[in-house]
This record gives sequence, structure tokens and C-alpha cells, in this order.
Amino acid sequence: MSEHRRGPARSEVARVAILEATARQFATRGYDHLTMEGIAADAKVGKQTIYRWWSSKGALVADCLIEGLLLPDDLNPPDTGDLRADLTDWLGSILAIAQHPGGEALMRSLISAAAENEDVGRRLHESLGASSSLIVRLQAGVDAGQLPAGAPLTEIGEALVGAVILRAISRVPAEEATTARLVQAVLPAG
Amino acid sequence: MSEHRRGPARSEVARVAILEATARQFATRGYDHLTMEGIAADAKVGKQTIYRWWSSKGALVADCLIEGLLLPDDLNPPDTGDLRADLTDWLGSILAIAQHPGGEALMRSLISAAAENEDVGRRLHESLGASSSLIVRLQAGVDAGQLPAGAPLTEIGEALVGAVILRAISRVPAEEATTARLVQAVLPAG
Amino acid sequence: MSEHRRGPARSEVARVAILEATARQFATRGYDHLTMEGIAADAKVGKQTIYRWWSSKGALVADCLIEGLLLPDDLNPPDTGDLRADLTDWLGSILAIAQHPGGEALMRSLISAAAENEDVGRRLHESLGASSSLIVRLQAGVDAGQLPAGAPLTEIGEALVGAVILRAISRVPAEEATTARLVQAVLPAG
Amino acid sequence: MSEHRRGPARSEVARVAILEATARQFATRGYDHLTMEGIAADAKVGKQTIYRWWSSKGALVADCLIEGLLLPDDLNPPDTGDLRADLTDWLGSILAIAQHPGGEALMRSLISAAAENEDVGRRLHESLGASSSLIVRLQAGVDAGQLPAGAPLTEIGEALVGAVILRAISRVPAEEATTARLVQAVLPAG
DNA sequence: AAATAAACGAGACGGTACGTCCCGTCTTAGA
DNA sequence: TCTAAGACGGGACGTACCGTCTCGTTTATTT
Repeated sequence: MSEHRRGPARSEVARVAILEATARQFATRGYDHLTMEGIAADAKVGKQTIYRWWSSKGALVADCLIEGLLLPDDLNPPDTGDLRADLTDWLGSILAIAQHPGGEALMRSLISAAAENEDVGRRLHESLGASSSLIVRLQAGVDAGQLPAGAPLTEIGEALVGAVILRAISRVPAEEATTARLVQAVLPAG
Repeated sequence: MSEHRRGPARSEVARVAILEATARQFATRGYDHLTMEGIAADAKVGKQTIYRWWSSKGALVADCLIEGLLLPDDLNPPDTGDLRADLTDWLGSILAIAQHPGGEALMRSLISAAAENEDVGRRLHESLGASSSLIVRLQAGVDAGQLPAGAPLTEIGEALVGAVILRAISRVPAEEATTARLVQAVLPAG
Repeated sequence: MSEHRRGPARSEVARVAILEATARQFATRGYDHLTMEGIAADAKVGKQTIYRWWSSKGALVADCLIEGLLLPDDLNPPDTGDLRADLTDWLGSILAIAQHPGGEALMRSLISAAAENEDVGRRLHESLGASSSLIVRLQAGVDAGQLPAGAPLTEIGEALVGAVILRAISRVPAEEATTARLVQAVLPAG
Repeated sequence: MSEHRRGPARSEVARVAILEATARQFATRGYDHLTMEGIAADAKVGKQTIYRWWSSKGALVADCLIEGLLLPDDLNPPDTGDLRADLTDWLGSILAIAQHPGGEALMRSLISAAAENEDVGRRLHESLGASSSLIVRLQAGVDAGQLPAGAPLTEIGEALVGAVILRAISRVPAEEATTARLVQAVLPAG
């Protein structure tokens, strides 16, 4: 009753090696300058083995995103009960990541990958976007009465994340006060 | 008293032909898939003439931005006295541009170019960003009492533009109500 | 027990197409004006396939020489028993080849190739030089008593071939009597 | 009554600088790898100044030959009365020049230049060939009874020079006995 | 067990584009 | 009008990768 045609099954070892090599190369070189040959060599894998399972380097990067090989996991905003402070903290930690060398390049590489490749774009949206812990935190703020009931949570989230992205591609260094002012832009009542 | 070192001056004809060819190719093919050879052929120019004056295709695109060959000029928000309505209109017109085929691709190409190339990033920031007509409009809103005096105008602008960028790279289609909700996110008082 | 390292073997079709294209281009354009791109296009082959197996156009031409794609095979001196007449005939036929249009250019191209490239030089030496049929014919002359026993056969051969080469690069047209006088220079006893 | 059209006359300084630069580059790099731009830079001259007076690098090298900038002057065979010994000496000194590093390359470069360029070929022929001191020496040998009266002097000279050229392009190292055997090939009676 | 077939590593293949070098012509300013 | 300087359109260089296509080997599933 097996679905399995005949011959060996897909090699998990190869799959993991390829994704890890992709993440390594992505972090090292950036999205442009990623090469299939470089990934294959790094993963010690034939090129065909990559092309057999992924259609492009975009798909490869998108899979890396899903597996959490590209982004740190702990980007969730804290919940101390003070929405304003929590958002400010959260923005601060993101900008801190973007600040240290490599982090900024990785961020821009991700943006570039997303802009060029549909899969990456959608994955990034899922990771950073709508259903994310940021929305959850904002909803908690609504529940706590720190935001009005009908507040456009999705759009507030987009505005915050979008501002970070804009800073990344503009190479504007984030200053100390920036996070607070950004939070104030979407939570003016304070 | 000429600063001119000796020998023929730079050819203005070639300069313009190259920038126009770049803009043409950029709109046609996008930032990735731009090729120096394609630009040179389109501009009927030797490759060396490009490399003599620009160090990379990023620099080329950045110059096109400066010359206004890539973006329409009329992205300024209107000023009818009603800040909320004006911002909504403005966002709507930007999203309309991004919506029609080609516009979306051009937008993502610009984002990709900015993410990969420092010059393009800075130019884009100057065009879309801080000193722009958007800030001017927001300041007018402050003057009219539609925004509080200490409002973080720069960050509000970044939030709006950033949200648009995020939508572009996420491939989230903008719905009718989106613009209004986005304005509400940064102008909640209404 | 295969020596085969793994992966596809070298394509014989490509190898032959490249050598034939080289010979064609060599005859058409001469050694200078040979271009790798021209050969690749003529052979319908990627440039890298040439560079994978040959290090320079000199090496390519040398291989063509080995395969006999550049020189006619029938440059052997006849053996009628009369050494003097045979050498005169042989020189005459070589100069005839060099005379007709294209032949002269091909000859000079070969000389140029040999002068610039070590491989070609050695190959040419092997083809025209020491171990050749010319020496064999001279040795037969020794056996027949038409040359003294200790005659410096190699040097006699070099003198004859060298004189032909000198004429080729000097563009001195060969006259009727030249061959006879040249033979007389190295076989004076007659 | 002046033939001189108007404006400054041709600059002798530039002419000499160009020829000397050509000779320098020729010795350094060889005929191939000679570049007009390199010569112009070396001579501190505009490229146009070269093209105004010479049609090609071949013509340039030919002029260098005429001016004696490429070959040593003292290639004349000695005349001690002993033709055989004198020729052997002369060949030996030529092969010695060809032997030491640089000399061999220069020789092959000259051959290459002659093969590719008609002017150089003719100049070389005039320098090394027919009317040269070698023929004069051979004629003296005839007068002294060391060669028969009707001996084909031109062809004997060609055979000797040709053999040297053949050795140069074949990369056959000249051994001690070679010169003697070569002389024997054209002066067998001894 | 033997036959079959897919996945694998390796890498050759026809191509496109790269960034550089040099060509021969043309343009400028100065002598 | 010649010169030094050098920009120009163009052609070829040798290299890096692309995505496809063999190879021979390894592994798993039928017969």
C-alpha cells in the first residue's frame, strides 16, 4: 500500500545538509551572491539533488525560513502588561539585532529575497506578519483597554514592521529615541 | 581656468543614453535580470563607457532615481485641509500604482535594489523619506491642529511608507478598506 | 577497475567539433585573428568546454597538428633512386603549396604559432623535423652511396626545411631554379 | 619654397621616443603582447601620434629593425681566411645569443613578427638575408677557392639562417657539435 | 536472489553575463 | 597643425554560474 515508487527514498541527510548550507551561505554572502554551486559544494551534494527538490534559490531560502534557520526564534514581544513599554522593548531588540554587524546585512538580504521571490515574501509575511505574536500582543493590549476596541491591529503591526524594514533599506542608523517615537506614532494616546 | 584635465570631455549624449537605457531595462526586466551588457546594447554604447563612470548597476540605478527616471513625480499628497482624507487619498494612489501590472514589479525591484545597494537605499530614502512632501503635509496637519504639536512626524511617515513596502514584498493585495485602516493606525483620534 | 573519476566522460563529439572548428578558422583567418569565441561559435560549443581541456589557442593548434588537420599528409619525398631529383621534386611540391593563395598564409600562420607557442613548436618539429620521412629518404641516399656515410643528415634536413621557412617569412617568391640551387647547396657533389 | 604645409613639423623627439619604447616593449614582452597603448604610455606620447605616422605595430617594429634597435650590429661573420672555421664561429655566436635568456624569446618574437607582417618580413630579409655580410663572406670563400665557382651562395646562406630559425621555433637546444655539423651540411668537401 | 529503478556524488555540457584589456577613431586644450 | 591626454564604440578575453544532462554507485522495492 506504499506510495513509494521504488528505489531509495529521499535522503534526509542531504535535505538537511542543503538547507544548512543555504543558511550558512546566506548569512555569509547575502541573497545575491548565493550560488547553487556554492551551496552544493558546501553541502557536499550534487547540484541535481538540489534541483530535484527545489525549483530555485528562492524556494530554498523560503524553506530555510520555515525551518527557522535564518531568523532567531525569540522575536516575540514581551507581555508585562504595559503595551507601550513592551512594544518599545521589542522594537529595541529588533533594531539591536539589525545593528550588530552581519545582522543588518542578513536583514537586507531577507528583504531582497522577499522582493525578488514570491515564496520568500509569503513566508516572511507569515513569520513577521499577520498571525504573529505581535498581533497577539496588540490584541492583549485591546483586552487590557490600552488600545481602543476597533483599532486596526493588523495595520498597526504592519506600520511597525514596515518602519523597521524601511530603516534597514535606507541605512538610517537607529538612534536611542527612535523606538519610543515610533511606538508613539502608532500609540499616540500616551 | 578650466578644471578640465585635457582630452575630450565626458559625453553628455552617452551619459543620458545610458541612464535612459537603464530606466527602460529596469522597468522591463526588474533589478535582478538587469545586465550591464543589455544596458550597453540598448544605449548603443561600449561597456567600458558605463564602467568608466559607474561602479555597479546599483550606482546606475541610484543615478536614475536622482534624475527622476524611475518614479513618477506626482507622488505628493494633496492638501485639501483634511489631513485624514488627504493621507488616505495619497496611500490609495500609491497602492493603485503598485497594483497595476508592472507597477508592483517596479516597486519590488526598487526595494531589492535598495536592499542590495547602499546608494540606491540612500537615494530612495531621500526621495520617499524624511525630507519629503509627506512630512511637509504632516507638518501642515500639525499647524492646522489635526495632529498634536509634538507628534513624531518622521516616524509617522516611516510607518506609512514602511507599511506600503511591507505589503509590496509580502504580496498582500491591498483591499479597499486597507488605506483607511492604515491611516487610522497612525491618526487614531478620528 | 575504471580510471574514470565519476560523472560524465569527456564528450568526443565536442572534442572533434572544436578541433575541426579550429582548423577551419586557422585556415580562414590565420593564427593571429584566431579567437576562442570564434572557435566556440563555429563548433557550437560553450567557451568553457574549450578552456576545460586546452589552456590556450596554441595548445589547440598543436592538437590540430597532431590530428593532421592542418597539414596535408603527402609531404613525403618520393624515392625513385635519384636523391637529387627526389629532393628537388619534394621542395618543388612544398613551394607549390606555399605558392597558391591561402597556402602561403597558412604556412606563415603555422610559423607564427610555432614561434609563439612551445607546444606548436615541438609538434611542428616532430612533423617536419628530425624523425620525419625526409631523414628516411636521406638515409636511403646514404645507403645508395649518393651521400657520404658520415653526412649530417639531421642538419641537412634542417637546412632544407629552414630555407623554406625563411622564404615564407621573407615573402621572397620562389623561382623555377630555386629548388635546384637549394638542393645543390646541400648536395654539392652533383 | 618650403614643402612644409603649416604648423609645427613632425617632432623628432616623439619619433625617437616611440621607436625606443617599441624596442623596449618588444624585448620585454615579445611581439604578441606588444600593445599600442603600452608603447604610447612608455614613450609618453599620445596614441594618435603613433597612428599618424605608422599604420600598425608591424610597421613600427619594421622601423625599429631599420634603425637597428632590435638586433645587435656585430652579427657579421669573421674573415680569418678559413671559411669553415669562420662560419662555425659565426653560427656559434648566433646560437649563443639565442641561448641566453631573453635572446631566444626575442628571436622568436622577431620570427613571429615577420610571419605576421609583410614589412617586418622584408626588413628581416634585408638584414639577415641576401645582400648581407654572410653572402660577402661566402663570396670571399669562392675567391679563395674554398667554394666552387658556381656555388649557390644565396641558397647556402638561406640554408644556414633557415636552420637557425627552425631551431628557434622548434625549441631544440643547440649542442656543441651542432654548428660544425650544420656547416658541414653546406660545405661538405672538408 | 535477481532484476529493476530511483536517488545520489560528481561533473561535463551549451550558454549568458561578468569586468577588463586593448583596438583604432575622435575630441579637446595647449604649444 | 602637431601634440599629450583620453573618451568613445566595439571585440575578445578568461572566469563564474546557470540549469540540464550523463555517468557509475548505492539503496530499496518488486518479481
